[in-house]
Amino acid sequence: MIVEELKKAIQKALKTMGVVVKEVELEHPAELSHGDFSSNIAMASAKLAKQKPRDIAERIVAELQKKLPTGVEKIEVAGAGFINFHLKKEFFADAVKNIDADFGKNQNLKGQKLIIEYTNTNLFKELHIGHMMSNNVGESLSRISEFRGGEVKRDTYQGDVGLHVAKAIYGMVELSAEIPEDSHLKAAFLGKAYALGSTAYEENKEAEVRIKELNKVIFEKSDPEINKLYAWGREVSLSHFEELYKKLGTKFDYYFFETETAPRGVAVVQENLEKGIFEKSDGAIVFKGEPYGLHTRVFITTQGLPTYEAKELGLAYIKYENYPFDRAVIITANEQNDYFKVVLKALSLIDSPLASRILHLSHGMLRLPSGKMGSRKGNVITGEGLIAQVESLVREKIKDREMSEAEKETLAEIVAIGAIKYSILRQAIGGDIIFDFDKSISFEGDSGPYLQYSYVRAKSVLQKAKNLDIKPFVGVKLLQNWETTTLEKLLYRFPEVVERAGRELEPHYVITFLTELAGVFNSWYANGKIVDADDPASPYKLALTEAFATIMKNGLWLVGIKVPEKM
RNA sequence: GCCUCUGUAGCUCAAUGGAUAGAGCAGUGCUCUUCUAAGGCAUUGAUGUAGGUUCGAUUCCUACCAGAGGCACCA
Repeated sequence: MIVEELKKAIQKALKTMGVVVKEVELEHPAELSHGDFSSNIAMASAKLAKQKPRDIAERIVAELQKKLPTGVEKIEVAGAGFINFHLKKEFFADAVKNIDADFGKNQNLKGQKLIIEYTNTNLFKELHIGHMMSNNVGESLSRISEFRGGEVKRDTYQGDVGLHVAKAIYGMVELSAEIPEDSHLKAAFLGKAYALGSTAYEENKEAEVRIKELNKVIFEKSDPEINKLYAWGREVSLSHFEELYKKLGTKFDYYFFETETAPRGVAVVQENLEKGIFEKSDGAIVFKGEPYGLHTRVFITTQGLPTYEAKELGLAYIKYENYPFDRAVIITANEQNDYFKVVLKALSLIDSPLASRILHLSHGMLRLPSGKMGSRKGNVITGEGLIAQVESLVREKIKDREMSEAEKETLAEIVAIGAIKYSILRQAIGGDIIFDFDKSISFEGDSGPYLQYSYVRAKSVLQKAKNLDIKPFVGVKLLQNWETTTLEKLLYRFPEVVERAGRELEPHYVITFLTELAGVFNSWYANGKIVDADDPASPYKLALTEAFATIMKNGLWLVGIKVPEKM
């Protein structure tokens, strides 16, 4: 790697000046005109060397000039003492040659077993846009981890018992005359039943009592009629979610449910009650977090029921027994941050090795310009509704295109999902997303469709070349009058971006890079012809176009966005 | 009250402690006999406040101000 060579060369040059440094940093300057790589070593070692940064830089450069490292065109000193390396066009051409379908992959997670948990929904309730955030982040991190050579399993942990279920079943009983046969209407019916139960619970004392009873009945499976309704609703929920997962491009390897984790959680807590990790307090079993700077949380209620905390402990064990992971990542909204700190602290006292393998990662909350989303306020954006709404916008846009209806349907879905995922994954995952439909779902400028469109254009160029029988080719002769383009200066960096996104668990690095790359490509595209039988550089331009398309496809895959062939 | 997170352009977001703080949207003005105008080109505009650390701070530390989230039997 050229980076390592340059670092060594700098260290060697410093050594001739009597300065020994352990680490030399090399980065891409923000400004492309400042070169392809830059080192701040002169500033960093100024104190040690007792010289002015610029003087050190000059001397290092003089030393390096004696024999320019391979691939380097020129070296300059700039600013406060930056050493800037400009690379030769042959370096970029070589890099382009290596861009194939596997470009961006590495083996840094080879042998690592990872399990990533996301989209944790509650059965009998809607999958809303908060779950979509979790899904997009989790799916992207899964794919990035796969690109880094890890063995990745996806899991989702779903709430299949609890008050929300009782509310839905209360509603189902009330609306039992309306239970639909048509499978398309079932999910909507369930939503209606939940809304009814939820409202009744708050507004009607009798309903509240009844729902609490139902909750117990459901838990104990004591009423055959209720069991039937439960089984029906559970099935409807699961298959409805499955449809959405499919649309979103997720296929889970494991589905965990609270009905499984609850008994296990109780067992774990009971065992560790004797060891003094948990203690009784006001009839409940709690974990005292205060000695660790955390707060106390209830794990088993006064009624002897496990809370989410206890269930989470059970889940950790069940998960590990299903798949002995090196690293488990749990993705939730950041409102659960403190809660997870307590649970993981408790687990670390029970089973330190297991706890150390689990990482809680949180994404921000979705907020509407009008405030927080909530089912009580009736402003919940469901995943299904959002996708449908965006799809219809796309359909409107493409209605006059020369395509079959089936093609339009496929395209509408690809573009709609692309637009939504882009709007969620474009920013660092920790921050809240202010979601304004008209502004957030964009087809222009920095957007999913912008990236898809630039890919389609590239493919279109390649198709035209194919028709004219001009083939992409990288050859020294083609480069004689060639001036390195900005496009080339970015293409080869893709693997670094993937690695960084994986290491820092930040998919938005991929999006940011792709957006910059697409901008550069589009600008280059508009600047002159790529396919031109009279242009000797045309085969090289085609090679760049092909490389761009490959990277765009791979990069978009990493963030879960599909590429259309036409649009 | 305590704990955590976040304050960057009119709006939505970028910026591994580095160079002149980048984009997009919105506004304004150009640009389709060409390979898809969901595009390209040009242009206006910003680091909450006050200190500190550092050769260098949007980034690290302290205080304050503002917003969000959490703080015992919901998840």
